[in-house]
Amino acid sequence: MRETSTAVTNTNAIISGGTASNEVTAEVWREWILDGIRKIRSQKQRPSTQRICQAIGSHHKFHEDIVAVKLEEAVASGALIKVYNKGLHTYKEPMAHRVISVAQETDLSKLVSKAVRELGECEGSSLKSIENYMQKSNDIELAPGTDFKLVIKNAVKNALAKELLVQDGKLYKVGKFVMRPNARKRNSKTPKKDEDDSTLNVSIN
DNA sequence: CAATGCGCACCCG
DNA sequence: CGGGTGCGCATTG
Repeated sequence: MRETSTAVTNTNAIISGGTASNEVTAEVWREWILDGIRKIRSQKQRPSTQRICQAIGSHHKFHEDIVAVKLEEAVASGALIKVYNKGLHTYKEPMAHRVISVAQETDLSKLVSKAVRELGECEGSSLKSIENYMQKSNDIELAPGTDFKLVIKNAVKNALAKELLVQDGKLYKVGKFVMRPNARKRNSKTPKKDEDDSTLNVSIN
């Protein structure tokens, strides 16, 4: 009616305003997103922002940027997880993991390095970020009186010792032995020898 | 053209 | 080995 609009040039004025995408609750978005993801997965395709946007589009048309924001919100609320895989991001429904019992001395170094890898933050991930991801991507059952933060801290410390992680200021990145999956290149011609396999012997031929 | 279907290469445990 | 994943291409709307 009122919009003779042609301009899609609007910047994002919707983040917390009162516009179209906001008459939809977060739960509804979550449902759309999760449905979309299931559909996309069943099509054997990557649940990327664009694909999810398309899938949702069959319900209601939204611009990809809007959907992107909603995806990030869902991630922030823990209703969704975002993982880094093969050079790109993928949104996933949080897995219904087996319950992991965690007590004060539990060593989660393996899991925290996995968390860092999956977070895929180029700058590295903060302790807080790691902690959040750990809670979202696992079903963690804390033993009474356990300080989860401390457990994470120790896990990171251990991971550093094992070179599963490396420290960069306040941030942590994956060590070189927990390498990222090759960024989209199936044609694996890597006759390139590792230049620094000094300490660990990689039994490649 | 976009959307969907799917074989199978790839990765990781 | 076993199971999940998603690329790349075929197929369909």
